[in-house]
Amino acid sequence: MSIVTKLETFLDALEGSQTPDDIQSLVVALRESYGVSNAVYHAVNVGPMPYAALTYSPEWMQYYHDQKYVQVDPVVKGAIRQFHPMDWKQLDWSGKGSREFLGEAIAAGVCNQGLSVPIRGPNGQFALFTINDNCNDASWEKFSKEYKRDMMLISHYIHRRVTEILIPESENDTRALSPRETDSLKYLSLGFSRGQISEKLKISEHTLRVYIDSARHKLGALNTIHAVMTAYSRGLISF
Amino acid sequence: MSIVTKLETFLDALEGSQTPDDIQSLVVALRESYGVSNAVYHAVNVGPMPYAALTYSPEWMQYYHDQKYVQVDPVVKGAIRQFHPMDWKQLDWSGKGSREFLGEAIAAGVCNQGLSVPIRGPNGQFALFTINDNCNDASWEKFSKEYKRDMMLISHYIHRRVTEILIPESENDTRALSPRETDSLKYLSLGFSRGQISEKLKISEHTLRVYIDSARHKLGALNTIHAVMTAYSRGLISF
DNA sequence: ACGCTATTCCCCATAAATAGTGAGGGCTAT
DNA sequence: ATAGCCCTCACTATTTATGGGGAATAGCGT
Repeated sequence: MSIVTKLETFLDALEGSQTPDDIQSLVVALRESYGVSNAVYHAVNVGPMPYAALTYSPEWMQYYHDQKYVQVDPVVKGAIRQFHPMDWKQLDWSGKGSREFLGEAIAAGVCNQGLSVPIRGPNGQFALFTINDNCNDASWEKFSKEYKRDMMLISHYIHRRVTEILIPESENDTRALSPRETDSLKYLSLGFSRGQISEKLKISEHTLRVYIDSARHKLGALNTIHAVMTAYSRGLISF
Repeated sequence: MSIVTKLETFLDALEGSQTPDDIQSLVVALRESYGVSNAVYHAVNVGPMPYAALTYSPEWMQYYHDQKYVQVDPVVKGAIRQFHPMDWKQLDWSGKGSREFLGEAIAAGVCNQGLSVPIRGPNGQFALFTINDNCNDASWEKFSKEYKRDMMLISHYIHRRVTEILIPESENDTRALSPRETDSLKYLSLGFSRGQISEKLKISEHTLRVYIDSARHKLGALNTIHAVMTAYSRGLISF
């Protein structure tokens, strides 16, 4: 069972990794063990600083960053509204920006076939794991079908390790909001006005204001929008 | 390889499911094939109406819903800030509400050991997949270690199927925002005032307002807070 | 070439948010 | 039982945001 062996070997190695450089080495090793041209873990929205572990050239990585291509890249734009691993053939490559990006990406060594796994974590974390190769559609389909589940597990475990390494523990010390504060922010996030919310909660608008204010202070938020966003990304309210 | 067989059998059956009732039957079948007391898929924040496929008693499900226990349940509160599958032993069961809930849950047939897999999708989707059994810590640890990856894949595929069945296609017709609109909402989400943002973007405050307004209209949002939340949960802005 | 969208600017009136300072009763945990 | 948070309501004043208009230039896609 070579599938299981490859996966097990990788996940075991991942457990032993301690630094971002270790992750980088593992991604390189992964490319080789699965026989693809590129493997990329890209932390799109994880913690304050950007992070990626990849086998693309450092020049392309730097250029991608400098050009703010994360806002253009059809892979990112597509994956962010996707739940399941996504084949690059599903993507929309039309539009001037996308076509220019594609040209530059191919020139930089990015291949024609790709499979990208969206990864979502708490606090609005979003990352992508991509494998990328040059081959025809039939071969890619076969490869993709055989290893998709491996890739789903691998992407999950890489993200887990990366966040363990990158995100300090102190990020998690979140004093919870009171039920009324939670309710207030939840209705605000749904677009209701204070008048509507105070009716729903059957309290005066003054009281509602007290909740919103205290929630804002507890969350260390600068204003109501910030408070709602903070509460949402900390999982204190749902949408 | 019984593990692979079980998993394959389940995922194949899942592909053939067409209705919420089919999913329910599959969850019951899953409980039996893995030999646990309960299996639960719980769509906490997926689409407008609540949904669950589970082997707990209908009475407990109804009571849980009526009591709004989703706001109390330590499993939900814990999983929502967790990325990796979470053993119930990691949870904080202190606090009056949690202890009362625990008592009622056990009386309703919920077992002492549990493993819950958090599932996150686009547009702020959040769901939970839980397996639950009565046994000692050592047995559970063994079981958990053996089948955790199966459960991760199963939870992903159940959620995928549920959303395919429950969420209509029309939810996905999202016109993208322009770069300036994106910038405006991003800075709003970070807590800046319109004065600060117009300085940063080097445009007049009037112009900024045009962007915020047009973003609001494009997103079908009721006000600015709603627009920012919608943009965020659709992945149009990062945080 | 035409239409659509992006970008930029402006006025006015009303609604909402922010920052103070207050008070009283209830529940929980140590 | 005592401290701390939770829930509820009230007043005032200032700053900011919202919603309704309108208008011009420039670029991109069909």
